[in-house]
Amino acid sequence: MRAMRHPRPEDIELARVLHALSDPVRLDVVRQLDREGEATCAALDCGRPKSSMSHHFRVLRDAGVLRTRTDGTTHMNELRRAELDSLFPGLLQAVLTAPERGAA
Amino acid sequence: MRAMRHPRPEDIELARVLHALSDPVRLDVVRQLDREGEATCAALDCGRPKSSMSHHFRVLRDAGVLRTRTDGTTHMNELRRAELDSLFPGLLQAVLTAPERGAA
DNA sequence: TCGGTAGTTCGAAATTAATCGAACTACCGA
DNA sequence: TCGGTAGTTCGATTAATTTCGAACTACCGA
Repeated sequence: MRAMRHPRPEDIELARVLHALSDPVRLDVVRQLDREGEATCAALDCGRPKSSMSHHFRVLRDAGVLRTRTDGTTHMNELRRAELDSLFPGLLQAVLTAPERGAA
Repeated sequence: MRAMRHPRPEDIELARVLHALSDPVRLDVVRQLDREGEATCAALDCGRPKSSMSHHFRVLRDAGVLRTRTDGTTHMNELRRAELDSLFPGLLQAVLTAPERGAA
């Protein structure tokens, strides 16, 4: 497992973050991380194969949405809440609070 | 000019909205609309040809981010602020407040 | 040291999206 | 009715994304 890129706060771009959050699978991952604090990749599979999930984690990681920490043989993921809140106040909150689709 | 689809509030999806906002050109359009209230398509061209802008407006419209009103020969665009605020509280605010990229 | 487990990377196919010129449609005003 | 203006639609091209199996790497424990 190679070095994981985690962008520095000053390199986190709004458009990139929004793009990372614009996928249902990834949105689901982010919601779960919000509820559970942190989780391994395996715990968050959405019925998809590992390689697909790995891709989605990478998109989220590259965008700066989450941080992945290697812990032995597992990878622990957690939201970069503090950084995101500081860079884009209210954004994460709004996304996490929002329903998936407009209420009827 | 054919009928323009404007999704009903209950059909507006978070992921779709986020995707619509995840493009720099469209983000710029949204910011301008925020500042200026409403504007024609031509007034918001970002140096792109009309057909490109028309595409971006459609993405924003289809996602439910803005409403396009035909006014004679021009099209007036405005954010669907009330609906968005009601469906996804704080989201638009956060996106509009945020810097394009994290402050250094 | 030999599995086994966790997750990444590679490769390839299929889908979706962005871009832009050119042709088109609608409407206003002279 | 004849431009002209505003913007959409079409078509084609290119680029980016998603998806997933298969192979790979790293590390732990027996």
